[in-house]
Amino acid sequence: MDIEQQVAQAKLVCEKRGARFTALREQVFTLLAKHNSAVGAYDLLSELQVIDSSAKPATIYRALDFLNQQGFVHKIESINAFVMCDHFSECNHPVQLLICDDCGYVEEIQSENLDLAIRSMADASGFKIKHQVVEAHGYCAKCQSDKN
Amino acid sequence: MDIEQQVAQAKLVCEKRGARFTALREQVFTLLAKHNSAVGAYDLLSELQVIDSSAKPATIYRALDFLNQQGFVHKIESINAFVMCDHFSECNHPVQLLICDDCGYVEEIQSENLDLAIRSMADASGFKIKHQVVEAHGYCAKCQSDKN
DNA sequence: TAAAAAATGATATAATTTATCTTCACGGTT
DNA sequence: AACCGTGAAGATAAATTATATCATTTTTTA
Ligand SMILES: [Zn+2]
Ligand SMILES: [Zn+2]
Ligand SMILES: [Zn+2]
Ligand SMILES: [Zn+2]
Repeated sequence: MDIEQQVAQAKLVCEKRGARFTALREQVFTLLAKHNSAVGAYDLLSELQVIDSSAKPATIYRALDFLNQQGFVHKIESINAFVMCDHFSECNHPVQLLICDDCGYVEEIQSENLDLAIRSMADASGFKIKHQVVEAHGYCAKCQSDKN
Repeated sequence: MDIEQQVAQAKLVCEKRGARFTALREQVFTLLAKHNSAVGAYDLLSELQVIDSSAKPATIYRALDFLNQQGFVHKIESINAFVMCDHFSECNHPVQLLICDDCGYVEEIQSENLDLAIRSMADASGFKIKHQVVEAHGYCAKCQSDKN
């Protein structure tokens, strides 16, 4: 899916939900979509300031907060960075990421077994899960072969 | 296991490894052991300053870094806090946590299935995992029953 | 159109973490 | 015991990440 399609899809989803996909939010969405890896809020801010020189930290954090709430982007807690969601039309899915510590590439996976394994452990303790953070760090296939 | 036993165990492990369980590190270890929940670095710093008024942020972060490297404590990435490991003698285990967003209680679980599920997904992508972050947020059994 | 709600702008500040350089303490060696 | 190298801790500063607050503008609703 190219960026224009992603934008169109996001607009559609927002319309359905009565959420406002404003120009600013679209700009941040697009900037993030141009990366295929994790990006820090301040890196994104620098990019945004090229378009909108008045942008401040709060500007980017507010936009990211909205995009995150809508499920369009995910925050990667272990590296304080953000990444586009692979499949944001399927709302509220558990977020499971493979993060390359060498090149920064992020792969979003979907393992029902993984989700079930967590939930079954939680059930056993009477714990009710609201949100999961699953972030595996290591090296992607490309970076491993590069080392040869 | 009470705190003194934990300290004794940590000393033993360090001795085996040739790592230095210094007075400062023991103090921070003990402070953390007194909590059964997640604690922020600055909260811990405040507690340390009662004993050692010259303690600074770097003091606590260095101690935590050491304790983390030794596997005695875990950093909770999603809330910037630290927690004692349940079973630090079994070194290098994958860290899997249930975190109560109400009372801050942290339960460390050990699910082989969970670990396998992540690894099998990684294998399928040729991704080599070095470190996992698994943090499930929600409400513990106690906090759920308190709401009745 | 008027009022209410939501988003953005502007400014400041808080919270978290790391860097750097110096000094000190410990272990092994001569 | 004196010397030396390494790692730990002290001191200071700064970088990075994130939020609070209040004014202004835009959008929605009535
Ligand atoms: Zn996703
Ligand atoms: Zn890579
Ligand atoms: Zn553990
Ligand atoms: Zn609780």
